[in-house]
Amino acid sequence: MNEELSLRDIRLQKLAKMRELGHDPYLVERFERSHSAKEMLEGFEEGKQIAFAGRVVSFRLMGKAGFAHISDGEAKIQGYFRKDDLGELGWDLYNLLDLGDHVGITGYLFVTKTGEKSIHVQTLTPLNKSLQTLPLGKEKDGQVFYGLSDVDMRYRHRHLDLICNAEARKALIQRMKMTSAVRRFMDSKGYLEVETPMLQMEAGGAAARPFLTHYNAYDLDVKLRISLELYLKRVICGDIPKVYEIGRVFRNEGVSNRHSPEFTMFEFYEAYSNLEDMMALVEEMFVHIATEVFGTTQVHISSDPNEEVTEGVASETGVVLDFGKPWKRLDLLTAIEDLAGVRREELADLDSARKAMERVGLPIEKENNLGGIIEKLLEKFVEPTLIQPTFLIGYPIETSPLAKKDPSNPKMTRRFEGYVRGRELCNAFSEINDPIDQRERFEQQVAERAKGDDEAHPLDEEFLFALEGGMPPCGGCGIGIDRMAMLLTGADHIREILLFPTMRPVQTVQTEE
RNA sequence: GGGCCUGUAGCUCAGUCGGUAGAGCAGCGGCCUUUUAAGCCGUUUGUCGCGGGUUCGAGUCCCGCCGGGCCUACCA
Repeated sequence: MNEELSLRDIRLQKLAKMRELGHDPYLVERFERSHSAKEMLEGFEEGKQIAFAGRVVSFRLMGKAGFAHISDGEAKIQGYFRKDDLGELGWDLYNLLDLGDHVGITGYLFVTKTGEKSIHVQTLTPLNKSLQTLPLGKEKDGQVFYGLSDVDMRYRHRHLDLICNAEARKALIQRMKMTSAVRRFMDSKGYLEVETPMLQMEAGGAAARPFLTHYNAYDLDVKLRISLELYLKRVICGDIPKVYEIGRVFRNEGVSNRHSPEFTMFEFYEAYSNLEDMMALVEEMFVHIATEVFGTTQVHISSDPNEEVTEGVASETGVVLDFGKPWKRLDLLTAIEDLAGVRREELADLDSARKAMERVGLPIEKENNLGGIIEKLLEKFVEPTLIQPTFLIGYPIETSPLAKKDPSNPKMTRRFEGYVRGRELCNAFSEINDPIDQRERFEQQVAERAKGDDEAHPLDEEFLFALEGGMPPCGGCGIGIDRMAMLLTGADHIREILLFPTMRPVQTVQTEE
């Protein structure tokens, strides 16, 4: 044959030959399937007549017969193709197939001599021609050979990853299921899902640098939102008592294995309730998510991605997270006393707090407020110990500018964070509804900003105006969906649970100009 | 942002002391009507990330740039 042809050209030629035979795979619009691969394998009935469609992912040709595995994405099943059964045309089409093509087949179920549940194919309909050589691996006893392992390519061309890597596919699908499980749970609790602006004059509700963009119609510089909080509370001020939003927020900060510049926040607010109600709701929500996505409240997370995971059963390299029990509740300052060996009296003023920090071996140069020191101690000594679901309660006022003061200790707030596997999972509090208090907190933040903290909260007059109109007492909670997905899938990189993670563009040498 | 590592065929990778690039899979041509990492025979494929430099000669050594990974710093 022509040796100058590229792999793509060869496939185009096969396409042309299919058309000469009277079958144009691109003209086919639909194919009625009776079963998925999983359904056939699980409810296997020898001799049953079926119709199935999927992608050809492996081939073994043997003269006038052959085997091919066909995957519908979820699972794959082997087809047995014989010239005698397919006829001249069918057999010719079979010989024009490439790995990666989609086909529709009809036939009946049988078991091969070597014991594999298979389809004895009677008709073959090519449904597509793949023009590229897909990096499909070979497989034996669950071990995959060759295949796609270049992480750069996996992230930039995610469709290839979804086709070729079952583990990657599984984690991404679990993430999608988590989001929809959250929605179902919130809807069932009578919450309304709302949508609030992404383009904002002042991006508030969190401590982060925003992205900037421009609004042409109003000739206005605007920012992309960094949280959902302030708008959602304005909805609470409007007497819609239970609201949530799941949506993308944007923070113009560093990229790392746990940080993506755009990520998905989930926040919910409920009038007439406080942080204890939020804890109860979070506990119940995780029972729901774990049950829907993993089928159990005992979720097994393994640090070894190749390990065969059985939910609810522990292993050497994994941990079983038990969402079935109430979460542990710890007072933040008590936890620091116990684990860092720093007494709460030492954290009463800045000087003694800095000394204590130095004593336990932490750098103190940048610390100029008590809240920052407390959070450093927490991060270093407490967080790593919080493996099973735990609520840490009582956060310092300096780092909690939207949380109600604790009446028993005005330096602390009515705020908690949930931790699992040593990582923060949610952040919640009884929301400030005193507009005077809130204004003072914002002003402290503005002062911080003046001192050079460019991530301090801006003052939001519209929000304060709404608070002055009157907000009922209210509990609120935020959960980073990406972090939650990482936690529950065992992903060690945030890109593993984002379909299309932000990547630096590859510079092309030659562009058409 | 800082430190360390890395980029070779469609995919997974090897390439020694600097001597002009290789294997397996995929592909192509044969044989084979229950194979399964099918097998057997034959065979094709490269901007060695990009650009400079040293050298008679660079995938290999040096410099710069681009992409990626890990650790670290900020955060969710």
